Amino acid sequence: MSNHRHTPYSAAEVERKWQDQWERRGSNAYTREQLAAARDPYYNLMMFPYPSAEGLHVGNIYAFTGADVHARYQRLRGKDVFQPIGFDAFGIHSENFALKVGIHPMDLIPRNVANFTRQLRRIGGMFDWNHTVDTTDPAYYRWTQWIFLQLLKAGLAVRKKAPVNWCPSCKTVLANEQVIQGRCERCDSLVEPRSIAQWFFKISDFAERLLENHRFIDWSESTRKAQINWIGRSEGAELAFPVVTPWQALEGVADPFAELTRIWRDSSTGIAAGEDAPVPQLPCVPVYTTRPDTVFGATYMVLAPENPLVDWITTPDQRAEVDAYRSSVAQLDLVSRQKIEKTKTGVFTGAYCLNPATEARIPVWIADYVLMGYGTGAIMAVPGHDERDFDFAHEFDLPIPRVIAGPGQDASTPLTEAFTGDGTLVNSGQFDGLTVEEGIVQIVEWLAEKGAAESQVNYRLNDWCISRQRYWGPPIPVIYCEECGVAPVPEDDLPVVLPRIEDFKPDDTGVSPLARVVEWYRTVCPSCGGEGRRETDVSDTFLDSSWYFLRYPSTDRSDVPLDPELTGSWLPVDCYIGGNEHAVLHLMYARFITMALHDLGHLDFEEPFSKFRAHGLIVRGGAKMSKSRGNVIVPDPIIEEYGADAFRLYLMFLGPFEEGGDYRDEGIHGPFGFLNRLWDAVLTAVDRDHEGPRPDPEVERKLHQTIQQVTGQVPELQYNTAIAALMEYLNQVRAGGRTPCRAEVEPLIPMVAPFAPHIAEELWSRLGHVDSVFEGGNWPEFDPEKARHVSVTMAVQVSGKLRGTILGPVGMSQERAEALAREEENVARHLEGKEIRKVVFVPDRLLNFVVG
RNA sequence: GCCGGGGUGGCGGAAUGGGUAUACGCAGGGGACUUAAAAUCCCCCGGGAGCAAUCCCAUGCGGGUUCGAAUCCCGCCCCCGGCACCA
Repeated sequence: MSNHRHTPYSAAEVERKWQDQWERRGSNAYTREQLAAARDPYYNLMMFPYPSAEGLHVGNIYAFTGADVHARYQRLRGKDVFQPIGFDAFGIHSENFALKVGIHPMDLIPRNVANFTRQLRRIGGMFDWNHTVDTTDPAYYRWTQWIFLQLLKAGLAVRKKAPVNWCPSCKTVLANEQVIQGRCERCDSLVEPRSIAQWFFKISDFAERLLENHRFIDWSESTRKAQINWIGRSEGAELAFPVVTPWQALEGVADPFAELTRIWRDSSTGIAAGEDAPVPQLPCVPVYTTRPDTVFGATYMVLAPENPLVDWITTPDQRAEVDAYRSSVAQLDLVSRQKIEKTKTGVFTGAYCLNPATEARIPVWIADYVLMGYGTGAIMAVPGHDERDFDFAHEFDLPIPRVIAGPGQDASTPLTEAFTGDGTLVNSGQFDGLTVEEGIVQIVEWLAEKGAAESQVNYRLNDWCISRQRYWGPPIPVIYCEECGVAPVPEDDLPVVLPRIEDFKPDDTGVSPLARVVEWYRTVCPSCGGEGRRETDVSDTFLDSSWYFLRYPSTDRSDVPLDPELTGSWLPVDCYIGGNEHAVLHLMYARFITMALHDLGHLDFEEPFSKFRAHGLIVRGGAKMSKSRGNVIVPDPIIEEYGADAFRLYLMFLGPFEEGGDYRDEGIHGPFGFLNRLWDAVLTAVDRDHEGPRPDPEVERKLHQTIQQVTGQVPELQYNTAIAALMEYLNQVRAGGRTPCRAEVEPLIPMVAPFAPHIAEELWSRLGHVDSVFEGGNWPEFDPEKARHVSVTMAVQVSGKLRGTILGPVGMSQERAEALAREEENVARHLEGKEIRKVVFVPDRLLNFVVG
């Protein structure tokens, strides 16, 4: 139907033109003054990419486009939108690739960054190129090191020797968050436990706030739940079990609990005991339990093999067996150790404790089903009411008494398996008959009076190990001195620059390649002036990315990490979009660092991201994209053929943005055709503009309904249905080959603009606008009057089955509707000879005759 | 095992304060234009029966509530993701 008076749509030409325009005008790149002067700031963020040698992949483009659509929409609504991007270029991933291809990362990264920058421009993202960060730039990591020093000063960064995860392939330690099912998240190798002195950030001190703040931040449910699982809060009590070893005389102690001394856990070193700690008069083993109500059923105890108490508690005749078991456990990797199906193993230590409730002497065992990293590294075993303890007791013929009776059970009902359900207490002295809930409260109170119990909350979350025995990261800014111990590098001496070395291959020694560079690590102690040695480990990449969004507005300032004025007006981030794979990694760390900087007075907010939305995953042929499957999408040829606009539109149309979708190569034909028809419709309207507007009330109604729907859905990231609505509208505008007028197509342009910004700019300018479509709040206004229907089609049912439809005016009365319905032949036929028992009338929707 | 999310045509997906299931698009079929092809445009497109009007069946499975259920309730099955010997 096109009259072909206008030029055909050439995506390549249009997109090149507008990318040049945006760049020349500096449309999206703010100066410091502009950022400071913003009246209605909106900080829109996406997770900055790791600049791989392969270039942007579809996952990146999908996420970035989804975020960019949001930014452009906010811009069209008149907000001042800040949307920066940067490069997360430090880390093992980059380093491994550099090692593989034999090019130094200092040479490789700039190339990759240049290529990414080119591709990011090509997809038409509204990025502020005046405010980028590169984590490998000393001007950036100077402040990463500064953050380390602030945490060190505040006691939130501590060096401790602790069991850590060693990846034998990456040859470095990893944080717990980087170990997935006992394997390295990078290379999938089985992780080995090692005990090395490392730097830790005390994120566990923030567990409660990291959990609680989820009440007020607006995050995707899936991400929120993943974080809550990871933090793993549990409520229970710590109970003290006095040690009564056979060789230790208890004579002369009238009441063992009167002089009870507890060994409290030291959160940095585990249990304080052995040579370093004074042995108390009547020492106790502390245990953590969520079921203090079952304490009368605790017939033995189990310590983790790594528990330092084991050294001290084991009797001479059991020592050989205990030592053998401990070393056999030390050999195991985490996966084999933590297999649930594994038969329970363990060894008796020869020692006994008193059950504080029954005062019975119970044996102390060690077994690898008890983990040192949780609670106190020791448990009271209640075989009757815990599956693991049941299995263990069964294996070693330990008594299994019942202390909880479920429905239909009593104190003597035999236990054939652990009973973990609800019930009442039995065989528990004065507490018999209480419910589990009452028992928990009353037993803790009773034991607390003896000094043997205290209510406690426990978290699964462990401290963040940030040391890496690798090369490609920011050196941890401390110096070791024989005299002064650990001396922080003075802030004025930052950055501690990573030296360029050619041999940066990691090895198995447990120290970083930097430890081979004597001229670099040998230095002067900043506090005494004596001989000093630099820390040769570098910090975790996730420290680099834990604060990049804080830096973006302040990149013009080299004298401070954060410009106070800009930080105050632009942060926290209004909307953050990214992948859920970072739920317990980056997103947890960024919250922690922000919280710590808040507490130290550097920020006036404690949550970095007011709103976070996790995008879905793009799959192809129902399967995750991977090189080995050969189903990876290469974006450049697609953009070449259909243009960035069509590609963006297609990606957003695939499925709900927060759920992802299945990519099919032919699918782009739909959105591409839509853009062509849009082009044709708008230019046709321009051509016949002199003929004047010709309002069509039906089209105008549809227009306002579309504005309403799209305005509701786009800010909620419901892109696929918003695009469908735009398509429907254009279909109606062009229905039957009619020629549209300007008023019908013009409002379509700003609505399409977030998805397809280049063609929108071009059509907007062809309509005679001088300014960019994104300047001046051009989003169309919805008029409810104009959207109002005048007539409706109502469904007519007979006994709930659809038998016809009737067309009538909006708000038609039941009488009128019934009359119309009875005229319908099919309806009349189904009513014939039947008695109407009831009529259900839903105004403007349906009429249902219920017949007998 | 626990915690999220999901299961609708050949495919991606619409529609959940219950009210015309399958919008929008892909793929497929038919037609127009063309010397031809591409592009474009028009029509058809869940399954079954029927010349047709129309009827029956269908939203993972089995029950229930209701005039009416993809949507609510009960009991299951399957897929994706998080946690998992966490006491």
